[in-house]
Amino acid sequence: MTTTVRRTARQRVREELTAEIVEHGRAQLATLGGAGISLRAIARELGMASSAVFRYVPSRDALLTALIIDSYGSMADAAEAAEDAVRGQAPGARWAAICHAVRDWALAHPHEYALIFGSPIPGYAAPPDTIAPASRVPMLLGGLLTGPPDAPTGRPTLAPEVAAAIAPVLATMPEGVAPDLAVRGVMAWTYLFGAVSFELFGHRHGVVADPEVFFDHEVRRIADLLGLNG
Amino acid sequence: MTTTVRRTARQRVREELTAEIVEHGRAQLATLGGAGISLRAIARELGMASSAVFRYVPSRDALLTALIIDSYGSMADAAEAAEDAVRGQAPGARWAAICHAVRDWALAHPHEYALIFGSPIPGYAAPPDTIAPASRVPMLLGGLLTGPPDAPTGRPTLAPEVAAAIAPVLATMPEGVAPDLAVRGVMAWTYLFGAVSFELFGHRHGVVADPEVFFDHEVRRIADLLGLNG
DNA sequence: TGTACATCAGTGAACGCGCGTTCACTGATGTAC
DNA sequence: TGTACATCAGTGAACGCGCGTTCACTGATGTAC
Repeated sequence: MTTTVRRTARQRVREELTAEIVEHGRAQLATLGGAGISLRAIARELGMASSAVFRYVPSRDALLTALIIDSYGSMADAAEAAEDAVRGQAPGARWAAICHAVRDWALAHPHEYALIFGSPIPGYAAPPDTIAPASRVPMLLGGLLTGPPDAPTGRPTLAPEVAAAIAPVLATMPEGVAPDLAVRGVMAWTYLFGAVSFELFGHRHGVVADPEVFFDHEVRRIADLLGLNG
Repeated sequence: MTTTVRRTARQRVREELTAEIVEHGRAQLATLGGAGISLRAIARELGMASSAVFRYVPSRDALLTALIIDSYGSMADAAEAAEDAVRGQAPGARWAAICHAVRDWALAHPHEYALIFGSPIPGYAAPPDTIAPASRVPMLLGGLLTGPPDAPTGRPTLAPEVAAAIAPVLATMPEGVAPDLAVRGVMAWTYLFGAVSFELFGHRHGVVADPEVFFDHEVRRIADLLGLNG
């Protein structure tokens, strides 16, 4: 007992410093972007030798992984909170709330967004730890998929090879979810990601005058089209 | 006359070397990604002093700009060639051809794609020269928009603030194009970009088993939903 | 055609900067008896 | 409670590497008369 407490005393300092290192990494990410994250700079800011950082973080890539997981979590927190606020409302309203939450989060955290949804970092391979946090927003969207098995799109039956193509995501959903529902979920998620990335990465300059108004219109329209309104 | 020929003789060598520098930059982009492009490395490969490169290229950013313009052009060439091959067919078929061409090009040139559609490069601002080449594929898509002014989406009339929001892109289109048509065009382009980026940036691992089959399904379905089939 | 001069290509050294990671070592903290 | 030992934090120097850009200078090519 006593030994455990003493051990955790030391360990607590260790955890605090580790958290401080990640915190400074996050600040660098926010101001300079992913490429600007430097272990030496963090050491400087913490007033320690550059080599000391390696007592807490095994490598730069490990720090990147921590920040990626953090970013996914931060975005998912925002999305879940937004959906909580409109719980009980129609799926279409919840969908719009989630979309706006994701967009708002992305605008407030552009470099974090770019880190998780932008170009892959050369030489960096995301470890499996990132999968769970990355799935939270898609899962949230999946929760909206309670409509009829076939949407009123003029394509009532799904070709078997398409059903086979989406088998992986269908396997992560509750038993009995119609394949077409899964397709529409993936398409909704794809559209949301496309719209936010387009705006954030500058491809809507000279295209759209009021990004927020247009975003609201497009996501609602996509919900209509994909039959996400129940 | 004679003097002009002599001048162009020297200038020709200059143009050849400049092209060679850009060519090596393109090769670095293809293998290492945008961050891996190094003027010093190019100089080494060409067997010249690192300072000599600056006789041909004013700065690293200028080389990046050249490569960005090149990449847009290369993608647009592929898309236009694919549309040429199905000229005369229904808009839906031409849309699918363009989509597959863009995806195929992106898969064959992942770093070029990431350079133009991925995370913005910190500290780099794309000059106006990139606008025209960047517009070619959207323009090509715009050519498909010959459907009825209001699509059968249950939202026949466009809210005035939405119409105002898309005024910029509408201004680039022929006089008399219905605002709703422009909205659907932007949405189609957004979806295409979202689907290709999602696959390329690794967000469809564990989601879709056969990306090509799913891609074909989703783009055709989007065309149906957005009324791109005339 | 020949000569004087201007233009340009290319060099090599230098400036100033940064990075991740390793390793032998010191000194403090925690542990076991 | 005190002592011997083990564990860990942190240091400082070093390795090996890279980059963009400037600048004074040499030598070749082109130009004008």
